[in-house]
Amino acid sequence: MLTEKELKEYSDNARASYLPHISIDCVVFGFHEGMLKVLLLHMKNENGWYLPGGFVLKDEPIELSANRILKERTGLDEIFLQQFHVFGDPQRSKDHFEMYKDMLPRAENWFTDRFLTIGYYALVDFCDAIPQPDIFSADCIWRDLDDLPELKLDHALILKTALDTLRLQLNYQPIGYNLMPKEFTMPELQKLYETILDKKLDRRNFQRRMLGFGILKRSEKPRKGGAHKAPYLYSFDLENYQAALTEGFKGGW
Amino acid sequence: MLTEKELKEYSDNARASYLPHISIDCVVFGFHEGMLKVLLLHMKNENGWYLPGGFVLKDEPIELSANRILKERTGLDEIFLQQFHVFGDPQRSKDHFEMYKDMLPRAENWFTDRFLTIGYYALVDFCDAIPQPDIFSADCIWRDLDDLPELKLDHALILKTALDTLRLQLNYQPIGYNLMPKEFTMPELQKLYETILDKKLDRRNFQRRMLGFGILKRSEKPRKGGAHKAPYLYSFDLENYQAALTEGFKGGW
DNA sequence: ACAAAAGTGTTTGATATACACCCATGT
DNA sequence: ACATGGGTGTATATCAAACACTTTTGT
Repeated sequence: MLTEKELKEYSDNARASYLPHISIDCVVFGFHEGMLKVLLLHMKNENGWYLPGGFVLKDEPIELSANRILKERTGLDEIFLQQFHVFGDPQRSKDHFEMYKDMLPRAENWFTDRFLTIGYYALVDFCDAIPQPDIFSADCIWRDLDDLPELKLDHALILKTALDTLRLQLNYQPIGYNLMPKEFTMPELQKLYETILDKKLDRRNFQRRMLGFGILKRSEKPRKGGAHKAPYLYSFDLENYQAALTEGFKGGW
Repeated sequence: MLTEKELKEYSDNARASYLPHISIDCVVFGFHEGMLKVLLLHMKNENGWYLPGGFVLKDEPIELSANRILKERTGLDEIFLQQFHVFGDPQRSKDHFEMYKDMLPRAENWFTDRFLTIGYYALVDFCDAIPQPDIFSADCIWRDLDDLPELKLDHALILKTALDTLRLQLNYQPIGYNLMPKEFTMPELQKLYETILDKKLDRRNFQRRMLGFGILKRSEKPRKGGAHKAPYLYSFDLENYQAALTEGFKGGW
């Protein structure tokens, strides 16, 4: 539980270090055992959950802020982070006004100012990320996307928007590099797509299409040990992957 | 030419009214005589040009801010405005620091603070818009996209990003409602697409595809008076158009 | 031997591209 | 009459969807 004194201290520190009225919220997607997960924080002194977020240092490029926040929460660095929307409704943080209203006068509490938040989403390998709570939180854990708890503020909207954006991106950008382990099988990659899109895809057509993008390299050795026929292992061809990221897939016109 | 006194006054007013460190810049595209135009401002006391921009009132939703700014610059209201990116490099406004450095101390000049800017783009009917300069500007005029003057700050980057976004959107969203007059011919609409994409399209295939989207209504009467065969007039089917805006065109997966 | 996972086709329909022809109108 | 802009149609290639068969491996 946060004391008034601590809150005041955090508030003063934040005011001194960060740009006012601007925050960053990260929707960190992970993938594990066929389930899409998202990283959520649970506050010490209340019930709801939050997306991991943070603020922009007074002289810090926002892309760095987003990366810093992601790193602080997952230990991961150099991850594809996609800015997707700014949420700027003045009413979006009224939960906060309520929550802190008896602790510290509004004027003294930096955190109850109005904030615009810049939404970023990240796709990370579930296994590499080590969730770390921040100073306000009791927990930082992966939650299943289809079993979400109640989210505070407008974080449900932010999450939904991120997911919609991700699904759109899927149509003209490669996805998976940060979500999959170094090597993976085609069915595993397919499972990722199916999970994100929440629909079944045809095994054979998926494979053909995926290979057609030219962003995969097939390893010599198939995965051994498993039951049934041994699947081939693939990894992303980083060069082509990056190119596809910038250029996109299907032209259209 | 802006006097120091005026600047101080504007600065103090702005500080009192707007959120600090946050601005909005609008890339307003218009279409006229087969040319894509963009609305630019020319400052009184310097050479470069700017995108029309503004600030967010302390209690104003950012979508309203963008609309307000657009309205102040063009007189147009209820226009499709698309938020497309936040530009948050701390160095992005160093032009401003230079420009004002001899006029007013940094601490007193609100406009030389660091600003993140939220980029919006709008597509408007060239004929309906009446360019209005703001208090800092001598001129607000349409400039041809392929004959751009030097842009200040990072506004060239913002403009380029807007154009890239627009071209991407073209692949899965209808475009044109705000750029075209109420009624237009198919060749006219095609010209718009060709101009945005900067490439020639096949007349017949364009028509088939466009009609396939089901967002156009054909008027009874063809356009009379012109030379050669009278073309049909079309208008957008607003209902389907809106639906296509939210749902997008070609599914992908 | 067989069930289940995975690799590799083939057939079919839709969609895009390229191209040809016809119609109307002012000079 | 003819050049030009504009409407409509058709053959072809390309791609996506649906579906079948074969191979491997643990039980």
